[in-house]
Parts: sequence; C-alpha cells; structure tokens
Amino acid sequence: MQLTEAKEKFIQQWGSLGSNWGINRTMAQIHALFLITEELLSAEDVMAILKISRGNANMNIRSLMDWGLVYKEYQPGERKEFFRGEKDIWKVTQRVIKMRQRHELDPMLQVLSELQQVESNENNKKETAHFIKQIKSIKSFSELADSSLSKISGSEENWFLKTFMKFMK
Amino acid sequence: MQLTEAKEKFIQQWGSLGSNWGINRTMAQIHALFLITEELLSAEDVMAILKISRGNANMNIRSLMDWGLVYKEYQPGERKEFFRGEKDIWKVTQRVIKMRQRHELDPMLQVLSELQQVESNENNKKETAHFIKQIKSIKSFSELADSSLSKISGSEENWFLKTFMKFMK
DNA sequence: TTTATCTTTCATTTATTATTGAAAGTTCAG
DNA sequence: CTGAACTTTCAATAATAAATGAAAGATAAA
Repeated sequence: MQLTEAKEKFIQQWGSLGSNWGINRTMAQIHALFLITEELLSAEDVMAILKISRGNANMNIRSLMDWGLVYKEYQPGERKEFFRGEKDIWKVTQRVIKMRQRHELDPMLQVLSELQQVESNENNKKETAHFIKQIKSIKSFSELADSSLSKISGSEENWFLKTFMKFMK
Repeated sequence: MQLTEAKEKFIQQWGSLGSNWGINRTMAQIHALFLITEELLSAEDVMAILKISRGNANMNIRSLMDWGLVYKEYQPGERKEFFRGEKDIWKVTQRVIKMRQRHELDPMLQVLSELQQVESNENNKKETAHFIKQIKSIKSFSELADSSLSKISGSEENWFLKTFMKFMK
C-alpha cells in the first residue's frame, strides 16, 4: 500500500470510529489527520486535504483545541494560525476520558443522586423499593467507574502500564 | 419527587447518555425501562409506555436481545412474547463492552495491522517512517486496551472489585 | 487610520439517522 | 385447513445532526 492511500484509510477509519461513538465524523477525521502529520497545519491545509468548508474546519479545530488534542502555534513571519496535533496516544486517551467524564458521566451521577430521593407512598411501596435499589446499584457502579477513570486520566503512562500488568495477570 | 416522574427522568437521561455514545436513543430508553421494571413486558407495553410505533419497538427490542440485555420469556397461557431486562449492572457493562469491542475495536485493530504494511519509496522515506511509528504506537495501545477489556468482560464482579481496589490505592 | 488578511458566526441547505405504519410473514388454536 | 393473533419487514416520512458559504468581526502591517 502507498503512503497516500494508507493515510486516507486511517483518516476514514478514525472518522467512522468517532461517529460510532457520538463524535462528529469530521472532527474525528481532522484529529486523525493531525495524529499522522508531523508538521504544522493551517485551517486552509485542513480544508484542502479533507475537502471541507472553512466554517466546518474552523469549528472542529476549535473543538479539538477544547479537548486538548490540538494546539495553536505561530509560524514566524506568517500571519495565519497554525496547529499541531498531540501525538502521544496516552495523552490523547486521558483527555478524551476527562472530557467525556465531564460531559456525560458527571451529569448522570447528578441525576442518579436526585432519583434516590424519590418518595414512596401507600400504593407503590414495593415498586419504589425496587426502583431505589436499582438506582443505588447503578449509582455505586458509576461512582466506581468515575473514580477509576479519574485515576487513569490523572496518572503517568508508566505507572499505568506497570499497575496494569499486575492487574492483568 | 414521585415515582412516575423519577422513572420518566431516568429513561430520558439514559436515552440521552446512549445517544451521546452512538446508541440510538430509543434503544437506550427501552433498555432503561427494562432496567427499572421488575415485571415482564410485552412489545405492546413498551409501545404504550414510551409512545413509539410497533416497528420501532420490535426492532430495538431485537437489538437489545442481540446485546444480551433483554431476554425473551413466555408467560403461561399467553400467546404473545414477553421480555425481561437484565438487572445486574455488572453484567450489562460486560455485555456492552463485548459488543463494542467486537464492532469497533476489532475492526480498528484489523485496519491498523494493514496500515503497518505501507511501503516506503525514495521520496517519502521520512514521512513514511513517522507514519509507521504513529500507527505502531496507536496499535500497541489499542491492543493493551483490547486485552484489558477482554479481561474485564470475562471476569467475575468480585474479582474485579477486589483487584480494582488494589489498583486504585 | 485604512486596508488587506485572516477568523468566526450563523441562517440556510444538505446529509444522515431514526420512526412510522401498513403490508407481508408467521404461528397456532380450533 | 382456516383465520385470528401476533411479529417482522421495509419503503416512505420525519427528525436530527452536520456542513456550507457569505457576511460580520478581528487583527495587524503599512
């Protein structure tokens, strides 16, 4: 396989992975492009390579910066902005975990806490008890997941690899 | 908060969690309904409670059965099918992990292997080297993730909790 | 300032994904 | 068999999400 074809294929695959996980396909494709590009890229470069509009490129590059997956860098003597992708896949993972924790797990935990406060009345005692039991078990599981993810996303790769090797035995 | 409102809220929240993670909102809502319903439910019950069409209910209940999150059960003396939801949140997690591994991680690993075979030529030696390096690092990371997930999804809850407590210290 | 260059926004359009419901298919009691 | 009860399918429709591109907003060199 030629390099051009391989890059194209990687971008497509990463894009479809993203879209299966609720991340907009273009954002994932831009991320893929940055993962495999050593040099700085401008918004125009991204537009040209992925054949997308200016607005689309701009919005998704901003999102990637919010996620900490792409950094802005200035090129001496150039007016326009250039960007560099985070190449360390461990860091990428940590940032994705953090972002999704904040956007999805935290609100879920919030709601689960509220739901525990449901009030029982004469007619539905048994039903309410079952509901609370289920909510509690989902909540404690989510809290375990939450603290594990925090631990992972706050740790060094070496620590993680070492601990994980033990964990896996 | 009243039980009815609480149930409604849980179903909405679970649905939106699902749709953020690339799982169709209705499928996630049906799943939520089964999580908090002790009794068997028929397709008609699901249609009535969630106010969705017959086709939609049918398709998504099938999917949930494929995922191993809902089981078919017969009610003596009834012609129609009834379903029961898996209540154990640990089992639910294991099955979701397995499914997504199969559908998303495995194909990604497959593609990454192919991409390692990219051929270099005179003009793009350095570029190709960088590409291969990145793909390799993504691939070994994905393999680590893959085997960790397999370990998790194949293990007992107790083993997991115990090991995780150590891991977390 | 002024103007050229670059970035951001957002109403409109387009593409994608999910839902409906009626028709076809299946199953089983009589 | 036959027909009623139930399930599945799928083309048409609707809902949702993403992309476009032109206009407005910045920024900085001259």
